[in-house]
Amino acid sequence: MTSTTPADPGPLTAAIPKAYDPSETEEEVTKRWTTAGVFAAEPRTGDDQTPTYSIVIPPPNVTAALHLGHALNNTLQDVLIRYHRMLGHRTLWMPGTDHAGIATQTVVEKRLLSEGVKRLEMGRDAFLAKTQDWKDEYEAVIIEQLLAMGASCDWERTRFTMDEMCVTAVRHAFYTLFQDGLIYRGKRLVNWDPVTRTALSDDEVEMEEIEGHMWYLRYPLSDGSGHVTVATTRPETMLGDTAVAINPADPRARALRNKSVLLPIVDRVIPIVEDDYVVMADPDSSDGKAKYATGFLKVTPAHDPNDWEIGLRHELPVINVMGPDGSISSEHGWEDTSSEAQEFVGLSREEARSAIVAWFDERGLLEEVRAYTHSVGHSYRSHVPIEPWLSDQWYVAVTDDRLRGSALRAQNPTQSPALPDDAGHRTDAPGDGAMTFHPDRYARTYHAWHAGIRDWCISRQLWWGHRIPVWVRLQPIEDAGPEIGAAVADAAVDEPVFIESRWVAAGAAHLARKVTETEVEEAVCVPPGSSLRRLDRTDSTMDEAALIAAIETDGFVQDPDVLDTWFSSGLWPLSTMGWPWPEDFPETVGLLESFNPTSVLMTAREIITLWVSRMTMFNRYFRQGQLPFDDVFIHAMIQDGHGQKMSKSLGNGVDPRDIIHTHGADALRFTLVQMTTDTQDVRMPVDLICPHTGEMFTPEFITTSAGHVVAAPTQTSPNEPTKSMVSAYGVATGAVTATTDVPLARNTSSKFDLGRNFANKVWNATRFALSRIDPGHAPSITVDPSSADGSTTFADQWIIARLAQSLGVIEEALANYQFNVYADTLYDFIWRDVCDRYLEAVKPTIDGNADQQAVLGAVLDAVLRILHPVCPFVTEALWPHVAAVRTGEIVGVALPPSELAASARWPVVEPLASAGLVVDTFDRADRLVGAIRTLRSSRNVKPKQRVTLHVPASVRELIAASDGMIETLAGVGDVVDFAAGDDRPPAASPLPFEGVEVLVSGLVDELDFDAERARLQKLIEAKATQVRGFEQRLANPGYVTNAKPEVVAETRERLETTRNDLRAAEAALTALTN
RNA sequence: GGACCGUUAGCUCAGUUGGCUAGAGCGCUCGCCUCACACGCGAGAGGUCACUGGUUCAAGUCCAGUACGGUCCA
Repeated sequence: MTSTTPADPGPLTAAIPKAYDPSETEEEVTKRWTTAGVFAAEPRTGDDQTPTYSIVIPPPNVTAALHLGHALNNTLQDVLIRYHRMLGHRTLWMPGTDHAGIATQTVVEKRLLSEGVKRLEMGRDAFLAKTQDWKDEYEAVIIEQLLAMGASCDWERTRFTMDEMCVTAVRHAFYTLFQDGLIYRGKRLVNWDPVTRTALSDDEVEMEEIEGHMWYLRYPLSDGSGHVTVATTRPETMLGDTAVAINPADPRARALRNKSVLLPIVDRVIPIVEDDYVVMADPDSSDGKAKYATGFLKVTPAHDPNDWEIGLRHELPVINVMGPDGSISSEHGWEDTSSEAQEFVGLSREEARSAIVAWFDERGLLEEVRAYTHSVGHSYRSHVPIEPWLSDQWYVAVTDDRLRGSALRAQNPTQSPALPDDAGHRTDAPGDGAMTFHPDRYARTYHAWHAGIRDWCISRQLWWGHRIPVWVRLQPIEDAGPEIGAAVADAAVDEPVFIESRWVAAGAAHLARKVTETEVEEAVCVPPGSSLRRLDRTDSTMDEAALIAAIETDGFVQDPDVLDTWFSSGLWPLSTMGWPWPEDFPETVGLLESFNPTSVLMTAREIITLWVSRMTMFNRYFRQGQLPFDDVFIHAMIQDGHGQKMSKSLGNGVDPRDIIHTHGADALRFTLVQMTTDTQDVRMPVDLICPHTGEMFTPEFITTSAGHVVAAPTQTSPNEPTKSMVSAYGVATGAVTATTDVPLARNTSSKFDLGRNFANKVWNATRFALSRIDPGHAPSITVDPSSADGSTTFADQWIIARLAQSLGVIEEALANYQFNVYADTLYDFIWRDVCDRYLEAVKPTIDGNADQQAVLGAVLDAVLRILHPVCPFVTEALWPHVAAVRTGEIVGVALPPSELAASARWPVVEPLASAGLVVDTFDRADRLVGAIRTLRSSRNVKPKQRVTLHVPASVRELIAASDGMIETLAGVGDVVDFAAGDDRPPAASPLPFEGVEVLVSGLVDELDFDAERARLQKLIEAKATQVRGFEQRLANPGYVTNAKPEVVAETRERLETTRNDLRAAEAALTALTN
């Protein structure tokens, strides 16, 4: 060891400011990554067996900027991606965005409407151009946000669900499913949104509690012998009634058998049918339905899903009395319109409701009206009540075993309930039983959803989306030609039949079905050109355009609808990797083989059904059973400070850029990771930043009529009462607009101080190291911490032992998605161990100790590496500085050099053989340090003042073993021997420690005997209570016989040491009193 | 109506198979501008683990129920 003068804080050190300023480093660090191209994924080639790791981003909707929920989602993905990249895996994080059909169309339409432009007036092409602009704008915002957060996606591969690659996948998937009989068109009741005029899938319908009414309407029997009373919440639908139903068990049923009623207004004679579905009247029932029921149910198959089922059972006619806008209409299947009924045609459903109730009331046919609270489906987009409406829609037969059964069989059998009888058995086939949920309770959510699944309505009456690749022709059977006629001759109405036509010879798929007994509808599905070229077809003269032109010439018209957004999202893990024809997009060659199945899908739980299920079905169907992902990790949902879901309409969503602005990206990330446990929800109280003064304040809250607690639209500056600002809630509701004088207040939250302070701590620990390591000092040194030659200090051995321990905990935590354990372990190791203990302990020795400088450099290097996945910016910024002061090698600690932290290898640390003893010794020493510090603090001893320790032999050994650490950390000057019988030094405070007495002198000039005695008395009482507790436990025979032997032994040991402590304290008190 | 989650310090949250004196961060109190960091250092106070009952030698932890809050599904 050569001695050196303290390192001169050279230019490098001087250049590092005292506090970490994220805004100055983040952009520059991002550039370093981009320039180096470290995020680019390289698929495996040849017989390369390097492990792979891949994630496809849940593509954010291009409707709006990302909020904290996205920040959480993407941070967790980035942690895993960066970690596996450091492990040396071939790593792909696929970025992209979702066109979000209905959601985007709605926001664009709203924006246009505010400018006075209507979608229908501007036309399809112009509207799509506007929507494309919107998409471009928000896609750019989203990518900017992800970059600002440090997401290490392979940006060169950024996809969009409507780009060329995804279009090909959608077209090919649709064609394949169509060809395989898994896509069909049918007249069904759909969830109709009369405002956006589109069908919605079941998942897009939100149930809301409505305080409405139950109307009791009298329907006269057609033989004039009386009437029946039906109860309904939707009187307007009575125009389409085609029966009245009664439960066969109802005592009145026999008398009414084979009778009919004359439907008022319409004068339609409709039968009384008997059906088990009907709830019998029971005024005393606790069940709302029975309580309000009359026992008679009006049956409207065209306007109620349950009535539809009843209609099927009793072969009732289906009469649709509404148009697509929800108004009463006689043009959509209602033919027996009486002149009386004509009065109601054209009314909106709300107007019709009042008018019909009034009509019944005027004629004495309204028996009663009662208040009634019930759930009503609402459109998740327009928020108006859904109208069950009969229309032609396209469906995917997800109830088919090839989809539903396959999705169920994918589940890891150890965490899902038994497969339903109709779902077959798991086999050795790829993917079966291989999909695992974390936390595992979500496996049941997934399972339960598939148990009750219905066919998936995929057509949407929108413009923004993937156009349905089907051309349709409807005509009388006799006009359709002999082949079609023959093909459908024996088929039932609505039963699809595949046709072998010239379109099929040219590569299309061709279906026909009778719509009625006399009309046939043909549908021709055209695959994308790239698939067409590869087909083995008998007529290969036509390319895609020619084929479509020919079909259209023959009178076919392309379906105007687009596909449900989730159809393209469901293909995301496939389409982004170039499926089905990667060779057409050369950059995607090899991706599927290397990276699908992806390693994990990270998402919030609300999307398990919508998305996870469909990706599983599609990926397995199109890739021979292969799963889209092995694991599904469901993370928490971030709520606001009042336990409310963050939503656009409440304006309580927080833009991650606001947090990055006040705290930095690393602080954002670290805090989010630190709060990720396996619970469902986390609360995030949010404050505002006054745009006038820059100070943080808690906004004034108001309660909305719906009971939500939100920031008042206008807020007053806390210290400038004349100035005001608007809240995001105010802007979201349109109550206020931000102006120059009254600007929008940005959000912040003191929750993120945790991460900001931590990043700053790392920054300063590094600054310390840079000022104390002399890089020219023995650069080729080799330090062996396991060597007993005294070349490494106790502190050095201990910190390496702790590094190894922490690494083990972190690796296990990340393997099990325990993100908070990862963050907490980092925090403890870096702050408590490295900074509070290690750095403090080495201060007196490091300047002259080249070995210690090498250890410190290595520890800092390792810290940057293990912290990098969660705090990539500060670690990358410090990386070159730490690399510059690395000297020598530490035996057993592998930290290979790297240009960038982002491409560095994860540390490998071999555990020291003596680690257990070293850590034990440290813990004992640390307890002694703590006891001395407490004593010092209670006497107000200045930090610089040294105290003298008088110790018995056992403590002398501990002090020697810990190599000066106790003296440094506790501010101890001299240590002198002291045995039980020795004369007591003057003004020395007794300190019972490990059952022996230690004396501390030099604290004060004069001892306050009363205070000393009181302190000891308190300690004695505490120890005595503990001793009694242990004694009682051991006196209990049940404990001694039943508890695990090691637990009992531990209790005995603890009793022993506590007794010794008690004795030592009592002896000290006696000595003090004499 | 069904399912799931939560209720632990003033606040936000940890607490793996039941077993040391129930932990952290913030806030609070006291003392420190101790030559990396006041976004800091040292010390401390603060909890009937929502409630009721049960299982057990032993319950924050397991079981049953209640209350309140939240989410998803119908």
